[in-house]
Amino acid sequence: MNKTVQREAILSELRKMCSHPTADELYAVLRPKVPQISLGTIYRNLEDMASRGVIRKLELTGRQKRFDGDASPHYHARCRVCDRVFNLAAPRLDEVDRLLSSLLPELGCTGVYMEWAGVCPACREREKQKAKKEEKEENHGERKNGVPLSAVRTGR
Amino acid sequence: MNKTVQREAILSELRKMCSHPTADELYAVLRPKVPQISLGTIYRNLEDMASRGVIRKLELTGRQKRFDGDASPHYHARCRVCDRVFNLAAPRLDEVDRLLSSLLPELGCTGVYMEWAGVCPACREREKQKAKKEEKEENHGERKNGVPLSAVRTGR
DNA sequence: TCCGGAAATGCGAATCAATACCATTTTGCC
DNA sequence: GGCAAAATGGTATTGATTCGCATTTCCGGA
Repeated sequence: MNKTVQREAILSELRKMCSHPTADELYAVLRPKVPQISLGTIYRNLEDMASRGVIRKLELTGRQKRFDGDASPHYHARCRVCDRVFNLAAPRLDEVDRLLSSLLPELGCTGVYMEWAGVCPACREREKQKAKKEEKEENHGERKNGVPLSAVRTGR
Repeated sequence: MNKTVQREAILSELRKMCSHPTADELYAVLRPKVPQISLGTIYRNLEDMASRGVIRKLELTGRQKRFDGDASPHYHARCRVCDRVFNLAAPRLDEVDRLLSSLLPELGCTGVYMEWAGVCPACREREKQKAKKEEKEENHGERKNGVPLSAVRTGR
């Protein structure tokens, strides 16, 4: 794999971004810096680097593929408010790892793609502020808690 | 929602199929039976019915959306040999349900999309036959077992 | 049974993401 | 510097899905 300015720029830019960008989002960011870079080159390099494990290609819901400069294993979630993709981190996710990897062999499986559906930190904060304000105005708020079991296998 | 021959045909055909067809696969199957049905109608109805929970839209890896006449919660896997989508069923999957639904609230999530990667029953059988034959011919076979933990969070 | 408006259809055009093609650079190496 | 292999830019093409709209079908009420 030869060294090229384009590839280096793509990789370093992707590593800087934590937004799991699509190819065209990267294109927009890169164009000012590497003026005549082409979208095709970006697709080609992202695909190449992903297949070599340098970066990670995310096959998530939605039409566009997204890429992650961090190739190490971690979970992704999609914000149901702003639709952005963000990393999930929590101690108890290790339990999921353990359960799944113990289960895989007996299912004859070698891996699982997962995409969580939730609310990203930014939107959560915003919701919290709004809730607080509303609670002050009117003085009654219902608490909903617990997730129906059916949400798990359907993803909703 | 009015009753139309097209919609009824789409639903009944989808319910008969266990292949989790794409819109154009359904189109191919339906055309002989409902001659002038159009692809657009199929897309429209699948989308409508999915949004009403009559059927299920599967957002899996790969470019095409697939649909499932069985809207009840269950897991899907993709065969890494023939690439077909098949249902996963195993008692211990309940453990996954339980763990995930207990975990969702504290992650601020409401659901998870999952796609398992494995080998479908048909291909597994085929592989078994082949392995048996080879073992007869040469008399040495290595056994590989166990899945690296890293497979879980990356889906590979 | 007939009618009118709402709902749904068929078909072609448009969109959007991703790939393929290919002539022209760039790169690594002697 | 010079050459073959690798990579690029730009354009054309594909593939899946959606849109627009004129026409047809459906259904509840007169």
